[in-house]
Amino acid sequence: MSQLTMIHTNRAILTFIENQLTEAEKKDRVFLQTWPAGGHLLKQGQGNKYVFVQQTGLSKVHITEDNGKDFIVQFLGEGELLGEIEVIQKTPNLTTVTALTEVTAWCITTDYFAYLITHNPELNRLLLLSLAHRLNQTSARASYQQVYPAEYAMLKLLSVLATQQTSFAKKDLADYLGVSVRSFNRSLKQLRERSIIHPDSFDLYIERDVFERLMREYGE
Amino acid sequence: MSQLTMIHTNRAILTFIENQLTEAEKKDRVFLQTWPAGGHLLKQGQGNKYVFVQQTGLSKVHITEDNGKDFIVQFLGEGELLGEIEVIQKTPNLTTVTALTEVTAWCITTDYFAYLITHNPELNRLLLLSLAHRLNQTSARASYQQVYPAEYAMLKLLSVLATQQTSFAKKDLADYLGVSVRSFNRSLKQLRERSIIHPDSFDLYIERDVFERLMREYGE
DNA sequence: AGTAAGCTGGGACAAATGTCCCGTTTTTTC
DNA sequence: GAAAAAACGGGACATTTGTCCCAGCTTACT
Repeated sequence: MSQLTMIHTNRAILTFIENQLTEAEKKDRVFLQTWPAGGHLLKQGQGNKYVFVQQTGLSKVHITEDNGKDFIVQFLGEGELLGEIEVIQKTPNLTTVTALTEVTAWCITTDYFAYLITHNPELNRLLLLSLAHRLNQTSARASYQQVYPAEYAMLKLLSVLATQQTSFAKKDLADYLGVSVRSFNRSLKQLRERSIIHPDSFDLYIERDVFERLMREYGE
Repeated sequence: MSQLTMIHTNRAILTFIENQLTEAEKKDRVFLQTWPAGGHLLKQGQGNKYVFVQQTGLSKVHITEDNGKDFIVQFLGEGELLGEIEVIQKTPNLTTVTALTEVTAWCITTDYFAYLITHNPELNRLLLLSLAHRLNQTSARASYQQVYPAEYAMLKLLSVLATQQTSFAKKDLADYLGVSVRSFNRSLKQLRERSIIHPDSFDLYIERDVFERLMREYGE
């Protein structure tokens, strides 16, 4: 299986936007914009005028269901593309994208983006790759979050978090796992009691080899 | 939100394969093959030599986790494409595809498919649409299956099933919802007791208006 | 500094879901 | 058409997860 990534990044697309387009091509069709933490790049149910390529910062892609609960589809980091699905399908946004830190992103008008993907083979290829990758990630995650108890998914998450410098709000991590914050805390406590994670370390952390062993236990 | 589809179909791609390619183009690169119910079109972890376009029959795309449990990513019907993600990404299969009824599918060598998507704008467009659509569906489903209790997801499933003539094995429906067969049965029983579904009808069935009302109740 | 707002951690209980199991029914196979 | 295999339905119980709630702690604002 391909590596699980919690924060999706895409250097190739960022490089393309920054280096493959001339100033003349960008004109007023491609420009930078900044959102403060908490700002919305896209809103569920609305149409959007731009496709974005995140340059810096961290954001979350989430769906708010009718009962008010949130599900986090993924976290986006450097270079990731957003809003392109709606352009391809010509549908309103399925998701909301909210900045978690200050976010700077390239904005590309939907018209120009639509033009680019049909006329620029390189971007077309990068887009196909990005979609394929995200489809795999989404399926793989949906699968193990359904199939394993929450604690297992949490361990996976923690092992990924350990490689991250960023700190997340508990609520966001819980939403990502599709459990309540209470359950999230409960699992954390149990992991602490079983000395699997370090209560004293700066933040949640799990040793690589401990993680591997536990995964094997679940799999047996 | 776009309409939930339980069985993915794609007439456009099937039409493309059947009508847009000449016999000379097909040669030994595009041909029909048939699998009996239970046969595997793709196997998780393996590489594949062909991309398939299902012509007739019903199949399931599923992931078997290390603990032996299955998660069904989607059901495929007429025209749906499979195996293309692996070709785009050049990775082994993430999923297994198993025929539920007898399945007939066009087989396209991976080389030729890779050629087509870079040289045929029409197929390229259909592919982008298909990927975008499935990404939306997968995200939307992962979201509500995590966010709502199983019974809600089940109602959604039943309302879709009602439009289907095909009959599914309980195990497959349970795997699709990510619950045990026992839980599935329990929920069914409760729905029957609450007279929401008809115990006597040929199969599971739910009235459209009853469904709408229940959805509203969950959302409140 | 001082109050309000919002995280955080966890107790107590309720509800949902899983596991194990067994008897019945349906389907397959020879 | 009988035997074997698979699917079905549900009881009893264990485990997991959610809901409600409250008290302590941090952060933001004035």
